Amino acid sequence: MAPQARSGSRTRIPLNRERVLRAAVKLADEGGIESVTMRRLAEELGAEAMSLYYHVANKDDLLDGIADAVAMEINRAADRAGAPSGGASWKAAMRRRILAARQVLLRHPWAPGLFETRTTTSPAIIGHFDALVGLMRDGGFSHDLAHHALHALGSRALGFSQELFDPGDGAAPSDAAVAEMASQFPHLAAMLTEIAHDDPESTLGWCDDQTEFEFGLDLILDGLDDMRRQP
Amino acid sequence: MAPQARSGSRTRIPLNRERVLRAAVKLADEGGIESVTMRRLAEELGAEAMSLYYHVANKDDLLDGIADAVAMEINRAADRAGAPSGGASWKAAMRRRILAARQVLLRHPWAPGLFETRTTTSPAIIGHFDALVGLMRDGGFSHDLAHHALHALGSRALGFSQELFDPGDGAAPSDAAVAEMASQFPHLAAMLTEIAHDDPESTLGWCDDQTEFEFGLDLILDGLDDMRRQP
DNA sequence: ACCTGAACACCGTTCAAGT
DNA sequence: ACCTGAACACCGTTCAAGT
Repeated sequence: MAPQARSGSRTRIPLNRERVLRAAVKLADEGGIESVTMRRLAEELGAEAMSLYYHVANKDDLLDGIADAVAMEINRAADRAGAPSGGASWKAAMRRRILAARQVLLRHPWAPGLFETRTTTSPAIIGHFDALVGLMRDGGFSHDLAHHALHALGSRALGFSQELFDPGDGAAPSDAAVAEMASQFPHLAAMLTEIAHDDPESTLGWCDDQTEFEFGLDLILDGLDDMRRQP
Repeated sequence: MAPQARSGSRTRIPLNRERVLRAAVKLADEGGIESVTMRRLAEELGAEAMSLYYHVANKDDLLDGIADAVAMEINRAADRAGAPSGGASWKAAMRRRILAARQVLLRHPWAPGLFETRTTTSPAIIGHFDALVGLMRDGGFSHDLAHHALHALGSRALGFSQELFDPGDGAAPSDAAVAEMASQFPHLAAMLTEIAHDDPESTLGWCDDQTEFEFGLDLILDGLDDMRRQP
């Protein structure tokens, strides 16, 4: 007899690590990582907070598990995007891989912040970096240059934008706001007026995150390409 | 009569925002940002947690205050380092300014993480970015290129390393560890063996953070320099 | 094997009350 | 004007106890 034999009764789906982690990711997607508390997560699963400790050592282990789940999602997406490279095509392959990783992060905007608090790096992330080194080696990189490249890319290799200050945050500034700004920050004010003037259409969110990410990424990849050819 | 007239008594230094923020920074320096709680901060100041609310609206305001204090420290250090630029020297001036900012962060390793949680950017940080745009303009940058440059630098403009995964974490790996790693991460393992072999002296912390930061920074600055000259 | 209730130590914060 | 005690809602976590 299967465990849910009692016919009419509302059969409880038993918890397991998989279900717990999945629910935690869902909770984070909906309300940010700070909304993931043991008590709220348990409620989401129709259980008590203390039940979670049977499937997860503690909250830190839970967060490690979430981070790992996203890491695997990143790695899978990047692997799907990664075509065989070789020679000059190393750059295109690397670009695709990194932009694919970025797509995953856009679905989990809380993930970068979580990754930074984890002390151990997920194997899936290490696998991602291993693949990047492989692409660079195919492209003729020395191990030394590949090593510098990983450091130079930093978390950008995972698709992180890591911009603390958005020089064009949200809506294009009103003329009045720019005028007030000009006294304290003349150069930024001048920059904003000119850029806003050149592109008057985009009154909202006129800094395209994707464009800026690709600009920075290409700047680094192009620089590395030069170094690769004249070691 | 001054308030501390009562001669023999242990005169209490009154709290104020300045003192509260300074104590909070000290607490963070000693035990990380998570050790800054209202109760512990009050204890450090010889007061009760509730007293803090007279000088700080709430914890978020406290954290904003700490972030602002570090931001001003960064800005001051960067201003001190910033010599007049002009022409080709824009790069050296920018480099000095950013490396000076980095020195401050090394004293407050919790600051990058804190900055990322703040919703509003400190005026001191905006001032720092304004100065960077000024340097680039002196070097002949268009406003458009300067704008892209700010995005490309991202938090690196403040000296952040933002590396989630250190490809040579801590001690140089033992031969046994590399061998075990090789099956799952062949490219990284090969890279590690070669680099460790080339530099057998540095058995501990053989990735020099400062060197790697400067490598990445120069990669970006050099790329921007090319763009500046052929717009 | 899996789940829970009661309890503990620790948070941020409010509010009425003290000097 | 500045500080505090008591209290509340919320954490993570332990431990003995239930099925």
